[in-house]
Amino acid sequence: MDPKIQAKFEHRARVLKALAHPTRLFIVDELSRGEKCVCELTRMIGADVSTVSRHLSLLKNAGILQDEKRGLQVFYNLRISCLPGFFSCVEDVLKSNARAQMQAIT
Amino acid sequence: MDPKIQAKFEHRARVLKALAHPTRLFIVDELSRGEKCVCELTRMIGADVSTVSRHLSLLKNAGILQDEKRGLQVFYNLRISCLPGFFSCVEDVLKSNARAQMQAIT
DNA sequence: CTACTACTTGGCTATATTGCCAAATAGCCA
DNA sequence: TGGCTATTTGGCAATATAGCCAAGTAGTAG
Repeated sequence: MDPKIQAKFEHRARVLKALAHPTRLFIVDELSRGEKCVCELTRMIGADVSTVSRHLSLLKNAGILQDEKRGLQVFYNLRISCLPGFFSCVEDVLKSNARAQMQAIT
Repeated sequence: MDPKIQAKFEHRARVLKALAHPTRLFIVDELSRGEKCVCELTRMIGADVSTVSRHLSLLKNAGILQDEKRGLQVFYNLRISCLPGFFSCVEDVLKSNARAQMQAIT
């Protein structure tokens, strides 16, 4: 494969990989309704703080989130606003899968 | 986290995970221009046939591709048509990242 | 039937990801 | 200063992913 083309898909994959985890999708969904601190996200998710912190920095490194320290807390928010449309395509896949399953059963 | 909400994000993550690989993104991109057989995709990608076959069945299991056997060959094609809009959001992230990098340098 | 091509699957190793605990860092307040 | 809270990072074990080779399956053609 042409190295330039290859690089293009590697960049895309990096972003998708960052999103491809249930906890991280939950975070993105929550932040689409406004910024939240690590502590609040941790309470909602119910995992160890360190785990949540790692998910957050992963999303930040992918360019999906921004952070801002205010006092003791760090607030995260989305850097991009196109997520809703983005996920509607994912939902299309899921709906289509559900339909196919239905057909397989009946 | 509420198990129902959890399940929703797990389903989404499964689809994104299937897409989150450079080779698989290349495949999806190629198939957006029409069906192709395994042999042709293998030639384009330049990896072992078995590797390409595994990527294809992974995408198929995620509900993204369909396959159809005709004679000796198996032709794959997209089951969904919203991919272009889907990736425009990913590109937004990449563009935004590039801009941020620029600023950091200058 | 045999030989051949196209593809998939089993089995393996190398590497990456995830999650936790423990320890370190940073900012606030008495 | 010391103690407290919020967050990040080091280190480790468990699990998942990716790639290759080799072997198996399926369809075609002689």
